[in-house]
Amino acid sequence: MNSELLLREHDLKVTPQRLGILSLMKIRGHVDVEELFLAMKKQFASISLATLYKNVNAMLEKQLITEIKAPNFKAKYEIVKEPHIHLLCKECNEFVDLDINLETLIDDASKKSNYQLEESCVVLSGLCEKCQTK
Amino acid sequence: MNSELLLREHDLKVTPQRLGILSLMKIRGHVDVEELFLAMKKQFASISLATLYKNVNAMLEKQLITEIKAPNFKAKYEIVKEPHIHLLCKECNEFVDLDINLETLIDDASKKSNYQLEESCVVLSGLCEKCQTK
DNA sequence: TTATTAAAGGATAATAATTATCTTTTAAGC
DNA sequence: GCTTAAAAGATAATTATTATCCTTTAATAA
Repeated sequence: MNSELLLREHDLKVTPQRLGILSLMKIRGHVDVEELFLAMKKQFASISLATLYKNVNAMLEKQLITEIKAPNFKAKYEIVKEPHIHLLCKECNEFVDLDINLETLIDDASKKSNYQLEESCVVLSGLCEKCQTK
Repeated sequence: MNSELLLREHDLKVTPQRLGILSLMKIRGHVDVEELFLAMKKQFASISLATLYKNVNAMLEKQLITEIKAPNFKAKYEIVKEPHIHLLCKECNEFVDLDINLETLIDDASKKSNYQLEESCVVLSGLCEKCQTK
């Protein structure tokens, strides 16, 4: 989906900086604030870290993006999609998404616990295919 | 399991501070460093925050405890057990464990992705039974 | 278009969380 | 009881994040 529309639908003003952030997230998938800062500086020489934090927080509040936190890693952000699994390779430090449907798991958990569950943060970590053979 | 043995088995020196930390984790389940600090000060008036951070890190390295990170929360720690689900209530901010076996999920994820998976951090959040009716 | 205005951006200070450093104390093995 | 390496405690340093304040800009309506 077009980033401009995405912003408008979430009641966020369209700015070049925000379009840049979304574009990076679309290309890279999972990004942290520092990565974002370094990449954004190439397009917006004078961008401030504060702007990135403010925008990330605004997009989180409007549920346009989600935060993924995992042991030993800085918070990562990605554009919202269906509940899914994040795979993390401890060797190359890459995050990727795995599209296994988590509905069943969430439903089971909900029934067993009587919780009304809304969000998931599922990170499985280990070694990716490449790093296993090193 | 007895905390003294637990420490020895993980090649960690037995100290009163460490026994205190484990005791608190056993009683409370999920704790963060600040909680730990406040609670420990009652037993060890002069305990230093640095001691807590150092011990938590040492126990993490030796895999005696694990770290649970979730959006909007400070890192929580608990004694290692089988892979399981953490439920988080956004209203009362309580973490609890749910014993649903995650083996199948992890195996599926492993097969689909060819990752060699070792660790899981699974947090589902929403409203607990009590907080739904408020 | 242009004028208006609330919101966003940028610079930087302040705060919070965590790690590093150094000295003193203590657990573990002889 | 000694000895010694590791742990504790105090505190400085670092890192991550938020707050503040002033300037600039996107959205809207004349």
